Amino acid sequence: MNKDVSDNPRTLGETVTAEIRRKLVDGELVPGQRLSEAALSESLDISRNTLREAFRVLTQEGLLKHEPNRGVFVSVPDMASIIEIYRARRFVECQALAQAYPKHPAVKRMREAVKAAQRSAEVPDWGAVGTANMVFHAAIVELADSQRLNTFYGHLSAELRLVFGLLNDAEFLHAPYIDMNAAILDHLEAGRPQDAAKALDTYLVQSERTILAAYARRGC
Amino acid sequence: MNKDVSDNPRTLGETVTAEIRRKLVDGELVPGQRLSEAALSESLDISRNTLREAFRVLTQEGLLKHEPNRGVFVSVPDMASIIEIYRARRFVECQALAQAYPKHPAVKRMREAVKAAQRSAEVPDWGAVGTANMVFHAAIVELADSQRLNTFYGHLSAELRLVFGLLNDAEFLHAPYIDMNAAILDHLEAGRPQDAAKALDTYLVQSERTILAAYARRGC
DNA sequence: GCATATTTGTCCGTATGTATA
DNA sequence: CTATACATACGGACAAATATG
Repeated sequence: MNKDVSDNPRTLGETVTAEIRRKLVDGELVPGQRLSEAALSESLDISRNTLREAFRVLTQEGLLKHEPNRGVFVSVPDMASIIEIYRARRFVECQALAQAYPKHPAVKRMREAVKAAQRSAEVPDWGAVGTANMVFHAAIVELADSQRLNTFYGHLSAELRLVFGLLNDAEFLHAPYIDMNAAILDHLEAGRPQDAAKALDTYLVQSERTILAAYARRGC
Repeated sequence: MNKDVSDNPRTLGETVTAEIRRKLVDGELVPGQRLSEAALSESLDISRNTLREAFRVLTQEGLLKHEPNRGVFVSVPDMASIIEIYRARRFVECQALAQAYPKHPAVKRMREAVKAAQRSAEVPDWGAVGTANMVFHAAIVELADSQRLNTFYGHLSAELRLVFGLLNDAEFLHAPYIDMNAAILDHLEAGRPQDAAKALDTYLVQSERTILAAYARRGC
C-alpha cells in the first residue's frame, strides 16, 4: 500500500520515521499532542538530531505541525482541512476511475479489498473494515498509473486517519460504504467507468457529510 | 506561487532548505551531482545536522535522492520520470481546467502570466518566459481550490525544472507555447472550459513529446 | 511586567559502519 | 585487501526563544 522509502528502512532515521508514522495513523499519538524532542528521543532511544530529521519528513507529509521555537505537534485537522481533503479526494479518485481501463491490475486489488471488508464486517472487526476501505480507494488511484499521484494520495489518506482517530467510531464511519464500494467495482468491471465515477462521487459526498457531522458533534 | 512554510523562513533550517531548493530549480546544482555534507555545510556556513534536515525535506519533495551510506544526490530525471510527471500533469491540470469556474480569481493570474510571457518573449528573455509559463500552469491547478493539490503540483513543477536544466534550451522549450496558453485562457474566459481542457491536453502531449525528443538527443 | 525554568535551534566532536579507490 | 573517505548516529554544549510562576 505504501511504496515509500520507509517501507524498507535502511537507516535508523527511516525506521524511526516509519514508527512514528505508524503511531500517528494508529492513533497512539493524538492530534494536538505535543511531541517533545527530549522526551520522545529518550523513549525511542535515539538522539535528538535523528528525531528532528524524522520530524521534518512527517511535517512535510502533513501529519505533524512544526511551530518554530515552540515545538512539533500532531496535526489537528479542522473542518476546513476535512473539506479540503475530500475536495482533493473527489478530484483525484473520480478522475482516476472515470478514465480507468477495466482490466487494469489495480482492479484485482479493489476486488480483494471489497472481499476483505465484507469478511471483516462479519466478524465484526470495524478497524479492519476501515483498513480494507482505504486499500480499496488507494487502488482506485493506482488506476491512474502515476507513482507520484499514489504517494500524494497516501498523504491524504494518512491525514484522514488522523481525523478518524479523532472521531473514534469505526463502525459508523465505515459500515455503510462496504456495499457502495462493491457497486462501484461492479460498474467498473462491467465497463461502465462513468457510472463508477458517478457512484464514487456520491460515496465521497456522503462520507464527507457524515464525517463533518461527527466532527461537529465531537466538538461540542 | 509557493505557499510552503519556507516562503517565510523562521529558522535557519528553513532558510537553507529554500536556498538549496532555489539552487536546484535555477540549475546551479545539476542532476546527478553529489551533495557532500561536509563540503556543502561548510560552503553554506551551517552545521551538518541542519543540512541533513534540509536534505530530508528536499528528498521528500523529489528534488534530491538519498542513497543510504552513500550520500545525497540531485535527482536525475530519467525518461520514465518525465513520462510520469506529464501523466500526472495531464491528470491534474486538465481536470482542474475542465471543471473550472470562469470567474475564479486564479484566472486573473493566468491572464497576467500570459502577458508576462508575451512581454518577455519580445525582449527576448526565454528564462523569464519559462517562469511565466510555470506560473500560468500553477494558476490552472489553483482553479481546483485545493491547497494540497497546489503543493503537490509545486513538487511536480520543481522536478520538471530539473529536466529543463538538463536540456538547457529555454527558447526551444517555451516559445511555442505562449500562444497555446493564450488560446487556452480565451476558451476558459469565454465559458468553454471543455475546449480549454482539450487544448491543454494537446499542449501537454506536444510539450512532453518535445522534451522527450530533446532528452533523447542529449543522451547521445 | 519580571525573573526563572524549560525547550528548541544550532553547533561541535567523535565513534562506528559502509562504500570505494 | 587495505586504506581512505564519507555518511550515520550519538551526546554534549550553549544561545535564543518561549513558557511558567
